[in-house]
Amino acid sequence: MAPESTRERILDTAEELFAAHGIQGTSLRALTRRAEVNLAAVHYYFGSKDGLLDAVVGRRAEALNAERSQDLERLIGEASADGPRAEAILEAYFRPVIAYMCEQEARGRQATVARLLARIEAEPPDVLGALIRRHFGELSARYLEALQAALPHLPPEQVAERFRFAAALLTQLLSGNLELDVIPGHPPHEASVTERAQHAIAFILAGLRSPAIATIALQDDPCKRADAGTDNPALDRLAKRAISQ
Amino acid sequence: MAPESTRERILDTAEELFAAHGIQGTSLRALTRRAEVNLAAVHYYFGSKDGLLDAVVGRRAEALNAERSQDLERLIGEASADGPRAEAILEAYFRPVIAYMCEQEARGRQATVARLLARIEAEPPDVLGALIRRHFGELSARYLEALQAALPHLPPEQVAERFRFAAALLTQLLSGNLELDVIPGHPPHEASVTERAQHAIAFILAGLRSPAIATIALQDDPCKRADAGTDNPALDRLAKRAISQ
DNA sequence: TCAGGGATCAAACGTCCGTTTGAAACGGCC
DNA sequence: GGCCGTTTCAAACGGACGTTTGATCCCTGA
Repeated sequence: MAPESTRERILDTAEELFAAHGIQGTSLRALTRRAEVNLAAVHYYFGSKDGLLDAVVGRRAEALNAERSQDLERLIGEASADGPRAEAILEAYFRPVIAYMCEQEARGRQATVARLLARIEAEPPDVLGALIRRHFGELSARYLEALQAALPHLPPEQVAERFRFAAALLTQLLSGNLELDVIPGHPPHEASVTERAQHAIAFILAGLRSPAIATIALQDDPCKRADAGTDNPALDRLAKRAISQ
Repeated sequence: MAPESTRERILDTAEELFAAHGIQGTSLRALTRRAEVNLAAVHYYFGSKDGLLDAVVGRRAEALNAERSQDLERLIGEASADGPRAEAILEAYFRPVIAYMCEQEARGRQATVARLLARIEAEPPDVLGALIRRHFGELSARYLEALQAALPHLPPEQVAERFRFAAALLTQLLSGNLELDVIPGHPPHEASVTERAQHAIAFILAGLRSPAIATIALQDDPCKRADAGTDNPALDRLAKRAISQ
């Protein structure tokens, strides 16, 4: 309704199309046609397609990071000397993204950022790594450190690893891939964004909280053995030991 | 060393390049150049690029499904009348993929299938959904049903949802994205495939086992409210309730 | 020996890509 | 009004894409 600027129309449309068809799957021609903008405008404002991608991610990341940063500060301020609890940290990490999705869903629009983030995960590792690090690295580190403080009985590296699991699952949750009906006879349960997030948070929290895993002597590791064979009973034993509580 | 057939060379190279650069990011020209095969051979053998993708996935899916199917049958046969335990089922679901990655890693090669599966996740939903359903749907249903039997205290839909979480996490684990160094000051812990898989299994199992989540009245759901606003205390309460154990 | 069919090949098809160009339109300020 | 910097525009650039074609090779079976 409000006449958006050309720059914003490009960003909005790029976000939508990148999310829907991937970055490589979105041509600037289709993008500018849909945005009702001249083709050359993309290069005028963003220099290149890569520059556009960075701007699209950056715009959302800035808002998201501001909210997350504020939430984390508040948590730390309100908490006891031990620092905030793990579930509070995790919830603060999820909340801004979920809230945004709620908002978009309430307006009947696709939650595009979310899918976009998942699409980015599929970019070549160099592009992906640089992009994520630049836009989300610093704040992720602060959240991770808060989590490590909240879970002092776990080795920090294991908290870090599990935090990565959590972030990966959040990404998948946002991507919409979890809502695809791929298991015949078991269609995904219809639920609101909040419900789905709830369930994911509960799932992740249980994983975060689970007892530490003892490091296993590497000579048992079938990956390190010279004769990595066909059927591998050692791996079975190994995995069984890993999941014994 | 053994002179591979043209068809196989195409499949191998496609698997490798699709995994490394995505499907859209891989041109048939680059593919056939690397495979030292004529450009037209792709269409001769597979009809189209999509046909090639299907064949690439199908070749691995067939082997993987055979192993998984056999493992599941053996589990069911060995188990008591109650059926196999959840961790055994989960382990059987992971084992063939992990074993393949071990094998590839031992040979110093990239575990390409793995990354490929993750790349596929980034395809447009229609293509993705059809592909996954065709190649992995039936067996996933059998695993899910075994899991539901092993976790009778949980509502089947929640087991299904958590099974989706597990599969999503396995995909991410395989994609290699979890090994990217994106959190400054907290580089990922170097570990073998087996170790990483171990940790993921433990994480997932804790989530699978966690108590059921009570369904919450929808009128509390901020997503359903007419005035989905900016800052949302109801969401906070909701999420907090979800993660209270 | 030679026909025949699967396999391979170079070349071209039309289309779309990201990017660049240079000129036209716009808007505020002297 | 005349100017200048910003923004918009149509058109074209060279190149890469997926796909198709028709000729050529090679090998087997009669």
